[in-house]
Amino acid sequence: MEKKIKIINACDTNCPVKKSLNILSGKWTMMILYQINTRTIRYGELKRAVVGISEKMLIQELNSLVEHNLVSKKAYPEIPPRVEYKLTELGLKTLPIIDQIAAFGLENLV
Amino acid sequence: MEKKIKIINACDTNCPVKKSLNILSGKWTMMILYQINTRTIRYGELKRAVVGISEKMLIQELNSLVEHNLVSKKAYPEIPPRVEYKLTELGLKTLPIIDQIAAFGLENLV
DNA sequence: AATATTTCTAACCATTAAGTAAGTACCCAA
DNA sequence: TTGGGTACTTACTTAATGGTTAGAAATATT
Repeated sequence: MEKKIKIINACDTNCPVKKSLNILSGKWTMMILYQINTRTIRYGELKRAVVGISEKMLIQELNSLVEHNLVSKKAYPEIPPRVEYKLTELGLKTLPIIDQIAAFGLENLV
Repeated sequence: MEKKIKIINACDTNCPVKKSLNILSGKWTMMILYQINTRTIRYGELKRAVVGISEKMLIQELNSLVEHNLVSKKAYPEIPPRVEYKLTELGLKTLPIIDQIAAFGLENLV
């Protein structure tokens, strides 16, 4: 049998929850990750998927996600432009979080 | 074999992720839930556990969590006052989310 | 009579996040 | 030459969040 001791550390700067939230908090962040999910998606598509987000916020969020290495971006030198986004290996690792959040909402919230 | 089709709906007002985040987003919210966890904890204890939070924010968050029925509060009519907080049944259901967030931070973030 | 304890409130200010609206760039098609 | 399509960018405004300080309440202790 496995011995499982739950030690709760104080939430200082090393708190793993705090470190994750530094990257993942924000009104739109997780919804964008949720929408990208396992697919490759163009900017315009994503904009339609995340209902209500402004162009400014979407790009701002995407840039931040790319910076944090959760999302990768590929721009094709075409006219009109085409830019594709998808989750990186690290970004894919956030999906279990988002699945839990979705499940919680689905099961418990009106 | 299980047939698993992943349908991704647009994130409008009915999006379960959005509904969950309405309650759970915020700089301190999840860290407070993380600290309360499965224990019963006094206000002062919690304040020490969530390093860096101000009294105003802590009470504001706790009130909001009580309002949303994630946390229950029991005040003893003593002097000096003693108030205990713990997660409700609904609040306990957020722990899987927070465990995922903690695990993500632990495994992937410096 | 002054001080400590604990939880919580209120007023005020600073900072940050988010929203709005307009504009840019490039080429193609009409 | 006007307009359409796509992916941004910029400047500005407003809303949300967070921080600071002071204080209240009631009793026990010094």
